[in-house]
Amino acid sequence: MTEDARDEVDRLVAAWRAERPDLDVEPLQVLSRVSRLARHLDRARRAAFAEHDLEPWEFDVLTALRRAGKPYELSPGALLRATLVTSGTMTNRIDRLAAAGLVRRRPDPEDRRGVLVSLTDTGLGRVDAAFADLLRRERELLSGLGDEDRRTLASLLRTLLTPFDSPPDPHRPGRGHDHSE
Amino acid sequence: MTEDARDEVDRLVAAWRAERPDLDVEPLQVLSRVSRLARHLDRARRAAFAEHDLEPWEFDVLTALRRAGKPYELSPGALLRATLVTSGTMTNRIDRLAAAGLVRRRPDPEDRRGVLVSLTDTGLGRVDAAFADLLRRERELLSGLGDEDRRTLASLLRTLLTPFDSPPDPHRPGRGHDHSE
DNA sequence: GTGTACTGTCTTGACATCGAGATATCTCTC
DNA sequence: GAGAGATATCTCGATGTCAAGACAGTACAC
Repeated sequence: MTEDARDEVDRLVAAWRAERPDLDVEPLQVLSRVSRLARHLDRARRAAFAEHDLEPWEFDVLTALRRAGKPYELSPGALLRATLVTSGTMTNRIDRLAAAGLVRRRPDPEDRRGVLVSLTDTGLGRVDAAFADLLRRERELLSGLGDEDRRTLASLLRTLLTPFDSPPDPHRPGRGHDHSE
Repeated sequence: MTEDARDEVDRLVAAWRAERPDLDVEPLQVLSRVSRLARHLDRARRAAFAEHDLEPWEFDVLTALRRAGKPYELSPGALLRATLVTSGTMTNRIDRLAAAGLVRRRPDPEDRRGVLVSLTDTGLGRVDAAFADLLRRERELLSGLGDEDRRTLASLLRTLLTPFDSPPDPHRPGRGHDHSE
């Protein structure tokens, strides 16, 4: 057989080539794998967090606060930008996290429209434990790659990600050449 | 070398290093990028399909049928394995696709428990148009990489994906949690 | 100050998904 | 050919998310 079919995407690409030999389906080799891998990752994360009684969405929020450092406090706006969800979703998340005693809400003393969300001691302990566990498991998932390959992979992924994260104007995602400074 | 912060993940990793210098957060360089990229990809796909009046979930199902070739017919079970969703979700999806006239359901003549789902002519035309469009856009997203890099990236991603796709547990994708209890 | 535009957060309704269980059928063993 | 267990699909309730819009407060011009 010509096809190795080492993973589902190899099979998928082979099927497309048989059905539509007129199309260049190479992009799927990368992007379908990204999607499927993300899906599997979600599952793995869910399993990791279950031991700490956390849902992935809870972890996402707690983690953003944890990374902020010292007072572990951010506005809902900052949180939604960090987690790529909408404002309605973030309100809902904060409500439930507060009800669970993992975060606390207080009015922003400097902007009366605003709110500040901070980790409780419980939340801090929980997120630190879950994060350490997550890293352990992620390291496991990556164990098939050597250090060199892992760095290469990270770098290539960054190239794809940069146009999404930095320029608010995705005009020509061609050769990255937009200089801000 | 300090952090360049070329994308959000670089910033995220830098923040973790400042907060938890005791932890090795290297895995995030790869896996956080995979998650975030998948998220952005979903958005891009949604935009591409909107022109063809298709939702991403509709495309996923139609595409699986299209790849099957010739009679463009598969069982719900085969479809849910191809799309990584649960059986309840697949039933719902088929219902709505049938209502939209994009697929057709008929009893499996060889297994009275079973059902066979096939593309209608409308469905076939729609998925072919949308797929060509998707490939165009995906190629655009990948234009920052040369052929060599793209192949390298695909290969590295496959290495990560293989253990998920081939292990001796090719069962339902919906294993929420395992572990004996 | 008053008006206008903008910003930050919350509310609401629709919806796709999951998980667990129900039902019907098939397969295999005795 | 009867029973046990596996398999295929569907049903149902709960949930997390989004999109759009409501509302309060801020910033700046005049």
